[in-house]
Amino acid sequence: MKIHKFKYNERGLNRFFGPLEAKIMNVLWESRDSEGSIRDVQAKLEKEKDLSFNTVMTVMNRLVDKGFLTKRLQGRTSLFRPVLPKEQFLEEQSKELTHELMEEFGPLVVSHMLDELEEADPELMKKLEQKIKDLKER
Amino acid sequence: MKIHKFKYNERGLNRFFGPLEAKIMNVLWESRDSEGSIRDVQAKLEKEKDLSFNTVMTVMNRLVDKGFLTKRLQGRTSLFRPVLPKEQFLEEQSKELTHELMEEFGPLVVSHMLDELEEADPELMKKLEQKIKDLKER
DNA sequence: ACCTCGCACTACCCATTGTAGTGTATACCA
DNA sequence: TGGTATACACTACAATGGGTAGTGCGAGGT
Repeated sequence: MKIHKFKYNERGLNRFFGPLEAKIMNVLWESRDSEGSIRDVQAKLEKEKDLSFNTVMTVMNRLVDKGFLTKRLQGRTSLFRPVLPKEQFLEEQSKELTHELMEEFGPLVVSHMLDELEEADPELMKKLEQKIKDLKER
Repeated sequence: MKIHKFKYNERGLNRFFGPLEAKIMNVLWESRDSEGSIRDVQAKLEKEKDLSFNTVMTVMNRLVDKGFLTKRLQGRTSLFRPVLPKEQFLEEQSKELTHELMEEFGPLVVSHMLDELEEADPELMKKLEQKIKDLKER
């Protein structure tokens, strides 16, 4: 399944997921081999906040249903793993979002982006110029 | 109040509003003087679909609560008007969204945007060059 | 005095997300 | 052999956002 909304008012993964979903994704992404059981995840989350095993399980299974995690059995415990590594997930989301934005607003977005760059990142501006030059040559 | 999500899977105003909300905003924005009563809006919507007066009223009042419409009394009927004209609303949303995107993803977004431009729009490329020139002069 | 219109208030449905109880199968241990 | 713990499924419930509408009240005209 796909992400279907981007939240203005949140930060990071919370822009794409519910708060608990986001924490769970993050625990898995940050964990040694990007794989973990419900117990594992619960244990790591417990440092901030007590959560029932079942709560964590329900949300993790929903993440599987939504296509963000896969589940495999090892013995009698299920191991969960993100379908995409974090980098790739964010890469894809930013791409998709940029695409939608360009489709919806085109020039407006380009101009806003340049305004942003101007203030924020003259370095990037240079790269941008370069890229434009490259493009022009073809 | 503020928009708080942008929906990937919708188009136009439906990216920001629920479907009925979007239709209502649109009716008002497209109407002669950007103002209308519940009855007016209901009448225009009725061409597609029958809706109870109360349904339309509820959603319009919610839009007032959310800060997208204002309401004023004329005699005993209320007239509703978008707080911002459509152009400005879209301008602001695209700006805000671009800002959030840049904040969240920075360079990634710029690069995605360039990829988009490359495929899509020589017209935009020109504007972009121009804009860069302008910026460079300051 | 009554009827209609416009509006407020309230309620209900559905989907999403966080939360967790209850039930069931397995497995381990005394 | 039977009790206890583990892992999981199934189900439920609350809160929120959005679509839908019923009921009821007040103000105007007749």
